Amino acid sequence: MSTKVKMDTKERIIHEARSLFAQRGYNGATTSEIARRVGVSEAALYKHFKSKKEILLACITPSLPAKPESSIEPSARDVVEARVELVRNNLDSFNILFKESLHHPEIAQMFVEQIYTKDLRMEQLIKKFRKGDLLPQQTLIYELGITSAIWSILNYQKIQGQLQAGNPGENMAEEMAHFLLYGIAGNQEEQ
Amino acid sequence: MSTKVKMDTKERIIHEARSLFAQRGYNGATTSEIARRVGVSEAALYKHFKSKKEILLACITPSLPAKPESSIEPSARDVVEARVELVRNNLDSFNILFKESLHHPEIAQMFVEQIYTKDLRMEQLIKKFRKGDLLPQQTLIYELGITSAIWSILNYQKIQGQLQAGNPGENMAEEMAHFLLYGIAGNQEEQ
DNA sequence: ATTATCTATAGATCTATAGATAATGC
DNA sequence: ATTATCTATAGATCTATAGATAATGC
Repeated sequence: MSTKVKMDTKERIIHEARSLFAQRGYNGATTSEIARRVGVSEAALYKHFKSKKEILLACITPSLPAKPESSIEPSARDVVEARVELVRNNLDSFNILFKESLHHPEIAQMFVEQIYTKDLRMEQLIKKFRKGDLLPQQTLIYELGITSAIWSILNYQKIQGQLQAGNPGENMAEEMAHFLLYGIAGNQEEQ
Repeated sequence: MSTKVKMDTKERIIHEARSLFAQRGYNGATTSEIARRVGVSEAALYKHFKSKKEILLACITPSLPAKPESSIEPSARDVVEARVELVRNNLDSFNILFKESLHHPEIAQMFVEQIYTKDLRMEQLIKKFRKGDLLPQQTLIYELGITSAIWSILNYQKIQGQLQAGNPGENMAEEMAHFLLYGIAGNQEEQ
């Protein structure tokens, strides 16, 4: 109850900037528009941050939940669903990571840090199924592939949802999880 | 032998713009820089295109090979490898598609057209493995997931290749194909 | 006294166009 | 004559800062 309800200006800047950078990209989002949305002058932005780029970097926070490595053997479905939820709940951050990594080396660095070796359960899972030892590089390829597939499908759903006001596909998560778990070749255990 | 060796100006504009939009994004690429790379004035750009946005749209060409639906049953590995080659050979176009879809509805439209129902062999393959009839929507999810996984891994390799001058991973394609075919759960036929 | 904010603006772009000049096809 | 291109520039931003004013903590 003693936590502050009202966000301070710096937090509000980061929040609005994250949303705007995700929506329009770094160069498409202007400091003027950020200031307008926060409800302060542009000059106020530059008292909290040295530059526009510094605002961008502040938008990527280490949002991955520090899940303790469970002693229970991780269920593949749970791991995939957790990653789906993670991307869904931080879609703005992931949009920035995917789109700006190619332009800003700092973002590329953060991207790798966000995706790699944070979810120990996924690493555990991948190791369990793939015979032989995986190189760290190979584990990263898996995590990257899974995360980007989830990311682009969620974005697609979002756009579709805006165009046609249908249900945004509750069972899409199910379908996606199946694909990521068993691939194109499908679930062999059903055969 | 009678084909023109020299590209005309319009083609050269599209070529340089595609590369620059892929590298810097739509707003990060300037008409001034495009003109400089082509070796003409900015005014010349606007004789060939009405606006900067029209140049962007011209950069996305229907690059998918119109592979005839083979009578032979498609091999899963071949289909995946064909998609890897497609994305690799048109990485600039795919960068634009993935990054600008969220900002420009026209690009979003092209994105879906590029990915969906072009490779009939992939559709055939997916249908074969997944029991029951797939909704068109579901097929799209698969194609989207596969393509985006390939896209982001290829980009990651490219960035890594620039940083550390190692080999860009010949066997990564192998690894990727395995993941997309059999998912995290791995190749059951080996067990 | 110090911190947070505002007004006003410099200086650097960026897109797009008007009007002039060079190159080309008949 | 027509097509392709250039020079020069209008007009609209965009980032960032200088200096003034309001709010806050002691």
